[in-house]
Amino acid sequence: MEVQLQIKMNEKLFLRNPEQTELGKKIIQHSIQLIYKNGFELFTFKKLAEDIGTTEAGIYRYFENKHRLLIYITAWYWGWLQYQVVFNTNNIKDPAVKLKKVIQLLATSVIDDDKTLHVNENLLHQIIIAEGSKAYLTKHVSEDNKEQLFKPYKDLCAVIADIILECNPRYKYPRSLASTIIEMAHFQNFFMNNLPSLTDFGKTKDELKVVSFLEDLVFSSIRKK
Amino acid sequence: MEVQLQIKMNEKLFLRNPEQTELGKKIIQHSIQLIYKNGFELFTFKKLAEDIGTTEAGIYRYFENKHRLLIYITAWYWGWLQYQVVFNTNNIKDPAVKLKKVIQLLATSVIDDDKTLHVNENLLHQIIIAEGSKAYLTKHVSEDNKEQLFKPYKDLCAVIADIILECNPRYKYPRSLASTIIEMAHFQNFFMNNLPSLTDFGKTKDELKVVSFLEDLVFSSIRKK
DNA sequence: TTTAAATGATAGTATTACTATCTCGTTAAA
DNA sequence: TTTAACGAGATAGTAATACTATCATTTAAA
Repeated sequence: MEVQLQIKMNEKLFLRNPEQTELGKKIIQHSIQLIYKNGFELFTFKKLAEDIGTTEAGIYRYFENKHRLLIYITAWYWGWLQYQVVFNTNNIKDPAVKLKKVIQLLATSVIDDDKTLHVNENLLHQIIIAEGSKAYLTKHVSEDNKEQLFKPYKDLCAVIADIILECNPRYKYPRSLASTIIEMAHFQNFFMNNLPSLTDFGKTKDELKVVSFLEDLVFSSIRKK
Repeated sequence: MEVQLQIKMNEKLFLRNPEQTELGKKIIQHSIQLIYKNGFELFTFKKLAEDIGTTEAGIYRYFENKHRLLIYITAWYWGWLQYQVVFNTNNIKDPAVKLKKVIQLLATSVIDDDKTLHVNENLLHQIIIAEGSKAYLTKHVSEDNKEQLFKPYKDLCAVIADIILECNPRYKYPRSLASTIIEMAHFQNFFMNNLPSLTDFGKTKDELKVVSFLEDLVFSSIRKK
């Protein structure tokens, strides 16, 4: 049986839905490759168009600008990750085991998911680590937020916060702890590989140590009294 | 008695030392104001030059490009903050009290320091919250890091890690916890004000709650067992 | 088969991110 | 006292970026 996975995206993120056309899917596919390769600052619609073999104007029919495209692919990632979380924690009763699963999903590399042909989740994960925060670290966050552009991130945060509360209903900071887990899963990975002295894993560069650190951090916070 | 504070900066950060000339100081002063006002993306040397009343070419004599200028002002901030930490924790014996002081310095607003006339530390603190990570989230982090451009950040992280070890010499992740404190002090503040549902402080928008969250997080981690 | 939607091709503009050069006024060493 | 070095102002120019607009052509749905 072949299953195809579609993440439903907020309509305000694009001008024309990239999931629905060949060119649209190529835009997503190639922008992931290009941003992964050159970083978001050096990424332009001109380069993307050349890479695909279309024209700049063609890309602008799908996305208003490159920042919207970045929000789109990060939103896609958070949507996909929430699916992974729900799928992988299904039937697990112990909330602590669930939470460990979540940390592992956030902090370790991802295998390319065959259910989504035009998206390479492994590259996407790397992009989120290095470029993810640029999606919201802008002067227009609040307006973007009003348009619900960050809903997938916030939904994921809420799901994790709920698991935290299952572990300890009296814990006072479930949402802040959830966003801390998400951000630190990525930042500690980035630091480990690029600014190693900001972490304790510079020598081995082992993702599993980030997992151990986060588990230690999270469970000592929510378990005490 | 009047004391003037000078932060010694890495020579590779600039082409000409901005601390040593009038124009240089104006560049720092006005770039802080402009980045605060418009955000880093919309900040250009042209606008800066107009704001100061000089020419674009004049700015380029001091800084290679706007990204280097961002690294400069963030590096300046971390240098200044380390001075604040050392100054404010001097004579405190109890490492836990020290650590609380550090969290407070990181997570709460800053009063403009009269010892540095051309730098408004309060605005700078806001800039670090919203733009700070852009200094290192680039494809050329590693090269920049080899030139020691991030030393002040790493030094501060090391100072905090040492205080953590004073609290509990057997704690396994002092550096990662230190960078987590630094980053989360800023991100939780940003989230609280711009994406409130990612935190538990959206209603009150009270910095002191970020402090409480961080204290709870940190001390439950290092104190357990 | 018609017709609308999607794409391709081309052109053009304002702004950004620089580089280069020449002048002029200060200052500080010869 | 001269002179040269330095900081700064003024002007010019270029390649790339971030778009917008228009028109022709192909493709796919009604």
